[in-house]
Amino acid sequence: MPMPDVVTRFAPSPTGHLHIGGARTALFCWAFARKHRGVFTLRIEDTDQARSSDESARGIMEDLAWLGIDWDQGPEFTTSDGKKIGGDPFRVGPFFQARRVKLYNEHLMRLIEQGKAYPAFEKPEELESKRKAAVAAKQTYRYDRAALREMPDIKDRLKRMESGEPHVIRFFVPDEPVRVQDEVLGEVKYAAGEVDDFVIRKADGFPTYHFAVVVDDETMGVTHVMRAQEHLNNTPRHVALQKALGFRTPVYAHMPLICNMDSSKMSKRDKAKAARAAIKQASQKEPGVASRLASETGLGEKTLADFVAGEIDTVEVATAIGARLNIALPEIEVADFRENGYLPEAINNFVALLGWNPGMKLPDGKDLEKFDNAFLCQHFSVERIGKTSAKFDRTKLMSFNADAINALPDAVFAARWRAWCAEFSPEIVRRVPEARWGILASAVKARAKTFREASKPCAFAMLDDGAIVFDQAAVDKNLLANDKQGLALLRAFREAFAAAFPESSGDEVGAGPSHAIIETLAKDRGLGMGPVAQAIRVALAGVAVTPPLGETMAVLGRRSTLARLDRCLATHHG
RNA sequence: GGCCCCGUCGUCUAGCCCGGUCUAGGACACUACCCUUUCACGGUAGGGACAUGGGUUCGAAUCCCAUCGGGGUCACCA
Repeated sequence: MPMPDVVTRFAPSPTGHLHIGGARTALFCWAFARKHRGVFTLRIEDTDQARSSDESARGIMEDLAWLGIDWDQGPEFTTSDGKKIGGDPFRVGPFFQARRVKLYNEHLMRLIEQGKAYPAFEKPEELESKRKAAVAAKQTYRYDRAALREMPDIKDRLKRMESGEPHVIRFFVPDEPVRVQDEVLGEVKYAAGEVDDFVIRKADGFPTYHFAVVVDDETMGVTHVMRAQEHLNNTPRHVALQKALGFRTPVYAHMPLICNMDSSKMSKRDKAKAARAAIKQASQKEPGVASRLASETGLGEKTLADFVAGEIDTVEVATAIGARLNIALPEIEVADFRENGYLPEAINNFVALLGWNPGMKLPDGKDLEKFDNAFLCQHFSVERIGKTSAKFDRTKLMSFNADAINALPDAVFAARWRAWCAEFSPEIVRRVPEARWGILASAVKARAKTFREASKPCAFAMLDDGAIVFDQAAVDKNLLANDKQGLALLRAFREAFAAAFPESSGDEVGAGPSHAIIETLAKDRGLGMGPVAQAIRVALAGVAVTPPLGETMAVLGRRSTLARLDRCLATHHG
């Protein structure tokens, strides 16, 4: 099978969950490939042995699949509904860089033989101190080619290298300007001497990112590289390497960054920042909070001290601390959004709009901004990628999510919400029988911005009848005010309800009929719905906010409804 | 600090390439009112931007220059 004209790739390093910015990159690469009937590649950049893990790689694939992004070549993966993704139809694998070391070394030896790369033997500490000195002197640090000066004869260096002495391989960067042609930014020029002799193979024998990327993009047939703008300054390195190796240069398109509302780059470190800030705040009230956390999280004093000092900022540590301190860390990774009840279609749509737009109008003249992945595959174009970085406005995402939820047919919402709850809020699934779930779901759908928020007003359904806690303010206002008007209404309602649903009728209660009882009662008394409904709400849920009452009673059923009414009446001796 | 990128409502953006149709359009958020049994949804209306200064031109958000501002990047991480 011949390689198509368009091959794109998404190449994450497996050091954690998929970042939301990575999701956008993947989405664009995928959509571009689909639009041009090309091939979308997933490649795992696991050359950092210390930080990479198979779990992360699997997690990223799960996140991608959840978003509906499938890859034509890459690691094999089976989705939760049994669809197989990935494989190696063009025989260019494997797709884990750690398994391609032999290939890298072949190309690397070629460079060394041609004098375009050379071993260097400085210790990391030596380089580090030179770097620090340069920074202190307010000068730009560039590798000074000391290795070449000290041992001019390549044969000597190769002998030393073969003797097993620890070394890195550096690329001998030609002394010439580099032009990068970028489809988003236009031509970007780098003067000769801007790029120094960077390392292309580490002391552990693994290639660095720059080298692996260049070799892989060539050997995997990648034609279009779309990535975030933070990589722009890497591109001259890659172009220089391609030239030295005799490779083609793919088409580049660097897309704008996704930033926080304070315009810093949105990064996993933000979680650590938030956790650190929380510790600082907590320590004002509780001086020993750090050591308490150290033992409670099981992280230990040392790790926690390093974390507070900013020496480490891993997501795992931040998450453990956040959980202990009971604070919400910012949503950064796709998994965070999933956990908080966002729909993949809303995330895709929103994230696609960060830096791209279809440039189309609706018949009523408004801009078209709601679309799905199929639309994106049909209309995505690099030309319409913007240049300016975008701030990630969670409020707007939330609005998109609410719209996406509302667009779901009731039955679909019910099923998807239940699936979400089963994973992240199992108590409610345990409490509300399947037969009544549809009623709850339809009652809650219109007011839910996320799956998680949909569950909030359902607290009433997760408590035993005797466990309802009456909010005092709600009781005062809706039951006791006006000479206990609410209690009187409640008593009347209790009688009417019991009469309408005698014991012999079973436990099922219709939402419509229940609602009708309230209506009749209000009418008979010459009252609006308010006083009656609010009193009942407080009796059934303890608070003044619940889904519509007919549905609420239908979910509770006859027995629970009566039990709660009676308990409320007794507690406040109506 | 060097290098690189960017600069339209608070935010995402349309318009910019191909100056006039822009008294700059949409969306989210905000404010007010309407609807309403709570919370929401929904409806209507409103405030809100071309960073600044110079050019070019009959005419500039659109072209040019400068200034200012913001961001990214400077690893044996990717």
